[in-house]
Amino acid sequence: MRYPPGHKEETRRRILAEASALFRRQGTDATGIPEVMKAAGLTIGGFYRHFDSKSALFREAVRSSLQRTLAFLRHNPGRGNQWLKGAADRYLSREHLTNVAHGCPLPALTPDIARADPEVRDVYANALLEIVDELAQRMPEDDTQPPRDRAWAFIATSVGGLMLARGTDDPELADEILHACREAIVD
Amino acid sequence: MRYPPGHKEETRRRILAEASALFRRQGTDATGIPEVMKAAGLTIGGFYRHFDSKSALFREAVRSSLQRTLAFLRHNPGRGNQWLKGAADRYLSREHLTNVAHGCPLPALTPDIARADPEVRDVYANALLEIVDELAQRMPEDDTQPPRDRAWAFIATSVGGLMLARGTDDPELADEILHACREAIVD
DNA sequence: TGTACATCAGTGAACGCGCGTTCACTGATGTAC
DNA sequence: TGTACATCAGTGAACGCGCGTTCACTGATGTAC
Repeated sequence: MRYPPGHKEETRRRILAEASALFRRQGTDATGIPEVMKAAGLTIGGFYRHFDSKSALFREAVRSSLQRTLAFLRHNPGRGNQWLKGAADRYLSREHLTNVAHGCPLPALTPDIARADPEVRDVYANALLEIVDELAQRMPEDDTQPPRDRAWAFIATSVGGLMLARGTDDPELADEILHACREAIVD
Repeated sequence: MRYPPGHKEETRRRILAEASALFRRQGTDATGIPEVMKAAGLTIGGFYRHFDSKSALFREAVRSSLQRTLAFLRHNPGRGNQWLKGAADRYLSREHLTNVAHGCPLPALTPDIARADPEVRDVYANALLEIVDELAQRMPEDDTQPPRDRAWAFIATSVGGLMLARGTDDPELADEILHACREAIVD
């Protein structure tokens, strides 16, 4: 078979999107390459035309999903308290709570990243620095702490809160956690 | 072989301790029962004299390690700002950062818990409620938010901050994250 | 006091299974002549 | 215009491997008689 130009790139994009969603939903180890390829509408053997290894796939999945988180932060213009409230409301929302597969990779994959190759952790660290600097620029100015420190606390509370809320089956408990973290951020 | 009284309980305790450490360090899926039993100085076959399944082992590991976190919080007496500062300093310390295997399971295992059996998530939710109520009682009173809400934010910032810091290989970056979260908590 | 037996924590081989990876192959199309 | 060949994305069987779980067995000791 010959395929039209851009076909291979499109296939790669599809494998990456499906892998990224499955990794977030099921974890890295519980997600197999056969499953990823099936989700992308392909068979096992073709995988290695697109990625060197499962580890390389994970690295690219972390990279692309963290870039999406960054884009999500940049999506709304403005800065200061109003922007912060909007970002917290969207990040710590019921929609984001339930949509693990297409949400931010940090609450779903950070422990997997911490256990992964140095290459994966490098991708993570660089993207995290982009995120914190983006946030630091948007932070309200009326504070004693440096903006980047407040940005770190914002990320930690958001990521931690969403992750902890996802651990329970009780929607009221999850909402309580999300609400408390939203309030703490805008305070 | 016959063993002295209490021998079986001691063996079970050892299996659970090793499993709990390996789960936190490597993740649930990456930790096999043969490896756990070897770490406990035993062979594979004896495992099922002590636990019904790997899932049951994970449930007990989550239970016991969360009880240790609760004990850790109760260890220091007092309440209010001073207690809070002490708790934050110890939780968000370099020692806790590097000691994943014997640290709090929340930054290491919450995503695994979110993907596990309802029984595991139930153990998690109950222990988390014990923890948040313990914290709520210790919270400083001078605030507009309910103490339990502030306790949730404290947990989220602590767990999120420690987890995020563990993802990077750069000790300075990790320290920056831990420091920023400590400052945000005592503010 | 002696002996036959039950107990049961722990052993280690075996089971089926799915993993990550490799590899010979397919077959539609562009290119060389 | 026609034809032989190279290309290469994708196929699907096969590889060795380790998993979670099962099971027949071991063997030191307590108990029944």
